[in-house]
This record gives sequence, C-alpha cells and structure tokens, in this order.
Amino acid sequence: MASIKDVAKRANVSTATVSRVLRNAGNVTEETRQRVLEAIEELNYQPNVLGRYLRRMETETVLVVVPDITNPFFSKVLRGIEAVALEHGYQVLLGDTQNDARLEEQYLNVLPQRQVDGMIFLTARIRKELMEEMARQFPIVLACEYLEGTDIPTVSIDNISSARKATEHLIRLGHRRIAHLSGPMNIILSRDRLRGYYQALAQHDIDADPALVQEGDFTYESGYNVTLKLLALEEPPTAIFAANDEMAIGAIKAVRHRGGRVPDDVAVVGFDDIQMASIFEPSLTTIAQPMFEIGQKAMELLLQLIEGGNVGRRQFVLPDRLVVRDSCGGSA
Amino acid sequence: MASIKDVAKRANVSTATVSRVLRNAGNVTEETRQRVLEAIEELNYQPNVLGRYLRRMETETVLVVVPDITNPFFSKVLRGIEAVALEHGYQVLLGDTQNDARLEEQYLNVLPQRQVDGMIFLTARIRKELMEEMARQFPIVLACEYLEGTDIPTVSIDNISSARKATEHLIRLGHRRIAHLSGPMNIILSRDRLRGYYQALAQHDIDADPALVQEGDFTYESGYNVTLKLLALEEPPTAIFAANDEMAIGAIKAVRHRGGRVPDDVAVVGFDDIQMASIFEPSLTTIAQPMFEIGQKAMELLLQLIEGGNVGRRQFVLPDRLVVRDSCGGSA
DNA sequence: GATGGAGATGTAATCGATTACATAGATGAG
DNA sequence: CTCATCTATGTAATCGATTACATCTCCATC
Repeated sequence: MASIKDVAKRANVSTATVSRVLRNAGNVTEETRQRVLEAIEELNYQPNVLGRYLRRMETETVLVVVPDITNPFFSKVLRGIEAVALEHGYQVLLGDTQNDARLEEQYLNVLPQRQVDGMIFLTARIRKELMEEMARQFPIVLACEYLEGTDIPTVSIDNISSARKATEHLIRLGHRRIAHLSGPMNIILSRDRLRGYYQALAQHDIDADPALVQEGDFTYESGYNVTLKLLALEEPPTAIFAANDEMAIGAIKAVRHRGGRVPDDVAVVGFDDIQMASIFEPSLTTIAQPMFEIGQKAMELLLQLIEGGNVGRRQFVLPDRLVVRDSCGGSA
Repeated sequence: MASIKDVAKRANVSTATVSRVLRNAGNVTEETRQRVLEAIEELNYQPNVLGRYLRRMETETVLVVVPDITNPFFSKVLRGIEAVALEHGYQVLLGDTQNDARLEEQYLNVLPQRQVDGMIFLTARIRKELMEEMARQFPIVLACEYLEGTDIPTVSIDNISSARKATEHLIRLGHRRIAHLSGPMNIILSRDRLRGYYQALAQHDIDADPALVQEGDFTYESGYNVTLKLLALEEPPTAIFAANDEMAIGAIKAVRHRGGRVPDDVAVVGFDDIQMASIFEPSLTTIAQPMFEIGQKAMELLLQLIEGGNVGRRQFVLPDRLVVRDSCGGSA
C-alpha cells in the first residue's frame, strides 16, 4: 500500500505539500497540485485514515446503538439520523445490542477509545451513573428510550400522555375491562406507558385489575403468549392496549386462535405505527411516533455537542398522535 | 484524557511495560503488574485504540453493507454474522446504503483507508471491476446478492432453482396463468428468480406471457401497485409468484382491494420467509432461506480471508426449501 | 568464579497522516 | 537598493500505542 511518503517522493515534494493538496488547504501552486494529483493517480493512493484520526483525534463518525436491529421502528429512526449525518459529512455506524445490556456497555467504551466522535443510544438499559459519567466527557444523545432524572440530551415523545390517550380511546368506546401488554419493566419506556394506562383508568374511575397487566418483551411471540393467558381469565378483557405494534399483532392472532374476533370481541390498540400496522388486517389503531423526526433531531443535537456548542434545553419531546384504524371498532 | 505515558509515569515503569500489562503479554512480575493496574484504575485510563490500530494496522472490526436496513430479511442474516463475529472478538459495524449504489461505492473505500479489516456485502450493485479490484487486495465476502462470473467468495442460495420450485408448486396446483412480480432487473438476484420462473413454465409447456412479468422494487408498495396492473389485464393471472414476501403481501392486499380472495381467486407465493410470512393472514407459501446460516457462513469465510488463509471453494450455495402455507390453496 | 541463559524492564523506532514552525524566494513600497 | 511582507514549500514534532532490540539482574552450572 502506498503511503503519503511514496506520493511525496514521486511528486518530488514533501509530505506536507501532499497533505495540503489532499485536504484542499490553500497555498499550493496549481502546477505542484497537478503533479501531486498525478502521483496519487499513478500510485492509486488512498489516504490511510487511521493516521489522520490519530493526529486529529476525531473520526467524523458517529455510532448509533440499537437494542434490536430486527425492529422496524428503529430502522425508521435510523433513517432520520442518516439523513442529517450524511448532510454534514458524517459516517453512521450501527451497533446492535440484541437487547443485551452487557453489549450496550461494551459499545459505550468505543467513545473513550476514540473510535467515534459521538453516539446516539436508541436504548438506555445500562447503569445511569456509567452513562452519565461518559456523557460528561463525550457527546452522547439518547433517543426514544431515556434515563430518569438525567440531563443527557434526549429526544422522545411523551410516552405517558400517549399511553393515556390510547387507553382513553378504548374507554370512550365503552370498554371497562382493558388489559395492558407492557414491555419489559426494566425499561423506563415500558413503565411510562404503563403509568399512562393507569392514569387513564383512574381518571375514568375504573379500578385497575392487576391480572389485566401482563409483561411482554416487545416481540410478536410474547404478545401472542401473554394474550392467551388473558383470554383464559374468568373475566377476560374486552380490550387490549399493547405497548407496541408487534405485540398488538400477536394479541390479535391469539384472540383469533381462540375463536374470537377483533375488534368485535376484543378491541386492540398498538403503539409505534410501524408499516405493518396499516397493512395487517384488521389494520391497527395505534400511536404514531414521528420516527424520522426523532432521528433527525437526535443527530442535530449530537452535531451540536460534537462541535462544542451547548444544546440549551436538553429534553426534546416531539408530538405523537393517535391513528384510528380498524382494530378497535367504530364508535360503539 | 490519560495516555499510556501518564500511566507509565504514575506506575514508575516504561510504556512498554504498561502495554505488556494491557495486552496480557507475559514477562511482567505480579508486583509491577499490580502497580500498573492501580495506576490505570486511578487515572481511569482507557487505551486509545486509534494508536493501536495505526501501529498494528488492523482494527478487529468488520463492516457489513446492507442495501436496506428496513428489510427484515437482512436483519436475520446480520444476526448470523454477529454471532460468529462476537465469538471471535470482532466488532460488527453496519453501513446502510438505502439502495443507493453511490453510497455502496463510498463504503467500499473504507477498506483501503484501513478503517475495518474486512467487509461483507449483502448487496452487489456497483461495478464488478471495482469490486473485484478491491477484493484482490482486501478481505471481501458477498452474501445473498452476488456478482456474475467472479471469484469473490460468495454465500447464497440457488435462486434459479428455488424460483423454479416455487413456480412449479403453482403449476402443480393447476395454475397456467402465473404472474411474476420481479425485483429490480439491475439486481442479479432478480434476474435469477425470473429465470427460474421461466424455466418452470418451459418445462411444463406453458407459454410465457410478457404481460405477466412485472418489475417491482421489493417494497410492499410496489407489490401492491404492480398487482393492480396485473388484475386489470383482459385475462388476469390466477396465481402470482413474488420475488419477496413483502411484495407478496402487497399483492394479496391488492387482490383483496379489488374484491378478490386469496387463495381462491388468486394464489400467491412469496420468497424469503420473513417472520411476517407466517403471521399474515392468509399465511404465505414462500421459499425459506437459511438467513442466519448465510450470515454465519459469510462471516466464517471473511475470518479465513482476514487471517490470510485461502477459502478454497469460493461459492457456497446453501439449501433453501419451499414452505407451503395458506396463500396458495390446497391440492386443487 | 566465570559463563550462559532466562526473565524483567527499558529505549527508541515505528505506523501514516497533520501541522507548527522554519525557510527560501518573489513582490512591492519607500 | 533595502527591507518588509507574502506565498510556497520543507522540516520535523506530534498523536498513542506496539514492539524489536538492548540492557540488566539473577540464578544455575561446571
């Protein structure tokens, strides 16, 4: 592999001049510039970025840590991130933690090791202190998930109010026995959605029945299995609010396998509005998150942090909205 | 940020010794080892990997280039790659090209720049010569998609024979007017599946009707739109073979929106066996690819290349199988 | 007690680029 | 003509780790 020295030798200049040509820093005559470019061409030279990284101590690369690459929700957020990054000449790399907090911590180490200039976490399952200590020294932004009582810049929706909105929709349709398929309780997002669910019940004087709250793990399978349990109750629910669309689809399938109909026998509401929510039959009533915008905003914040600016207000709450479709019936 | 020199100073040893402790290379007394470890602890030292990378000229990182991170098929392949990589201490980074060949070429440059030790392409849409030239100098493996007449190591299924199998299944069910929703024709995979379709027709003396072959782009929307065109034909097809599951689902939705039933009026077969294929109703008859295994095999090959070994046979064709479900009817 | 070998540690070169600083040559003002 | 200024280019330090090689100590062996 040719290095900058080889190019310098061939063009009969110093490495400094080659570097200047490479980075388009002025003060090079057109004539030498041409000579250098020729040498680069002839040697098929590609600058070794490791050298540059080491010297400049920056990589113009950001890492996005995703809890589950399989989840379509995150891919949309990612697209928002990519759009902004590309615009600003940053590379985006992806780390998949496969829902493993240990792997998440490992990715965190990439920062002090200087492999990337900043990180966006679409998951926040590691110890808060660890994350905060890192965030004090390096550019970190949280999106979607967040940490309680921290001032790490965060972009998300208001999960409590949107869960309340979803539950209230079911209440307005006349349901009183409403179940909730929650996400894992160690994730704050799940706890928020559960809280919103409880708030809605309380505001309408409906007693919360602990048997109607079941914990899933955001997968289709868990939605299916947990719903089977709910249906086996003496007094099964007439409506289900699932903490994401995949579990909601699992719930619908379970109802059907037990011979029930959706929405007639059981109404279902999901969360996220992934593509499949509108394709699946019955189409899902769900909370639409502005996934692309969340990604954009997160990347914009990260860029500000990297460039040393302050980000001012540190928590950004984007608007969500309830999308009413077929899975919860008309105005019963 | 503390560097190895700071640690050396604090522990009263040379940087060489610190490095030896860090990398667990022997020849260090337990006593000095402890001293060094203490210093590391006290300074909260994290080695800057850029220095190491530059010196060793390797990053123990591989890059996987994906045409579309949104596509669930690829996420499964990715999991296979991750599993093997993790086992061997390699980091996996992801590059999303968003189906843009220009972006794909950009990622290719990451190799001579030494940012990663090797790459796996789950897409192959750039100029063959370019790819081959790079593959001659650096470890590259292709998976899923491939390039014709090249000896870059490749892992995939036999798309021609599996497409033939899928089409034959429809023929056996009595269909004669079978349409094909193909992928983009600039992708060899699409051309292969089309070829398999033609072969099956020919073997059963069915004339191929050009009007029945329509090009999509692997998205749900394209499957939907193109099927509407097919249904508007004077003599519409009684069966549709789609080049992937998402287009197949689009096709089913289109048939329904036109008042038809699947499989009664139109039988549909997909390709890939993504999770939704078994969840969607009617469940999809489809070609199941061993996604996880494709990923595993690809990563294993890449490791061999990185470690300088030869990979022997360069084209690996893994077995696929036809999964019969509800979308194409019983034994009519 | 000289010799040799093994083990522990240090010294300094090295990876490839960037860049602060130095220098040489050209240009212009007085 | 001289000096200041500016431009183009070169020299060499630098980023942080790794590692070839040198050195030193200690101990065993004859």
